[in-house]
Amino acid sequence: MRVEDVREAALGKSGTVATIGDFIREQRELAQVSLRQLSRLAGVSNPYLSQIERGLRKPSAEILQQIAKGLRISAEQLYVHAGILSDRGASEVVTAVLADLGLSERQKSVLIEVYESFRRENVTA
Amino acid sequence: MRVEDVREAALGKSGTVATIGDFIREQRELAQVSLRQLSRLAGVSNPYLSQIERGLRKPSAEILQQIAKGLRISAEQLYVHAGILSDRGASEVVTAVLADLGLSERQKSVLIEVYESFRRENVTA
DNA sequence: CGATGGTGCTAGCAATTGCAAGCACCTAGC
DNA sequence: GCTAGGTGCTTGCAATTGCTAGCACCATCG
Repeated sequence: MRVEDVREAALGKSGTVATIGDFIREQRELAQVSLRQLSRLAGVSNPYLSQIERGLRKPSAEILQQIAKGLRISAEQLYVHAGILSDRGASEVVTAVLADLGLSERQKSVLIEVYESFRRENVTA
Repeated sequence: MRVEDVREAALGKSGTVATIGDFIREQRELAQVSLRQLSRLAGVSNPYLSQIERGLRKPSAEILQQIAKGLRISAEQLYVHAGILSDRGASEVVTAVLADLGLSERQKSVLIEVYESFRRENVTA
C-alpha cells in the first residue's frame, strides 16, 4: 500500500473526510477482499455491509468495531468517518502528549519528534 | 468535587468500570442536576434518559455525544463506559493518535507502542 | 384547598438497524 | 450444457432505539 493511497483513502477523492460507506469500500478494495469476504471476517451480514457501503444504512459503533476488525484497522479511524470521534489534527496529538502526566519531559520530546517525522513523511510522499 | 468522588464516579462503587447508565447517573448527581434538567441540556427525552440510566436501553454514540455535552464532559469518557472505546481509549494520547487521519495504521501502532513503553518505564522507575 | 411547577417513570408507537432468504449475474470445470 | 462456487444486491421481517403522551408523587404559594 503506497502512502498516497493511505491519504486518499482517509480523505476521499475530494480532499474532505470520506463518508463511512465510501471509506469502508476503499479500505476493502485496498485490501483486495470482496464484500462477502469482509462480511465473513467482520461477522456482519453481507447484505448489510453492502447497504452500509452504499450509504443506505448507518451502522452502530458495535458494527463499526466488527468491520474494523475485519479490515485490520483501528476502530477509531472508522469512528472519525462516522462522526463518532472528531479528526485529531497534529496540534491535538501534540497537546495530548504535552499534557500527559505519565511522561517525562524528555519522553514527550522524543514522542513528538517521532510523531512529527511521521507526519512529514506523509506530506512529502 | 473531591478526588475520591471522581475516582468512584469513574469506577463505580465496586471498583469495576461502571455501566454507562450508572456512570451517567453518577456524573449527573455530582453535577447536581435533575434528570429532566439534563435531558433538556442534552436534547434527549427525559423518559429515554431515565431508561438509559436504569440500563433498560443502549444508547447510540450520537445520544452519548448529546449527553456528554449536557454533562460538560468528554464524549470519549462515555464511550469507554459504553464499550465503544477500550480502556486505552481513556488515554487522550492514544485516542488522538488513533483518530489522526494523517497517520497510517502502521505509524499509529509504532507511536502507541513507544508511548506505552515510555509509560511502563515510568511505572517501574 | 387548588393551582402550579417540579420530580422520575410507564406504555405504546414510529423509525431505524441488522439479519435471513433469495435473486441475478459471472467464471470454471466436467 | 449443467453444476458448483463466487460476486453484490433486493426484500421483508424481528428487534431495538428514541420519542410523545400521560401518570403518580412531591413541594410551594395564594
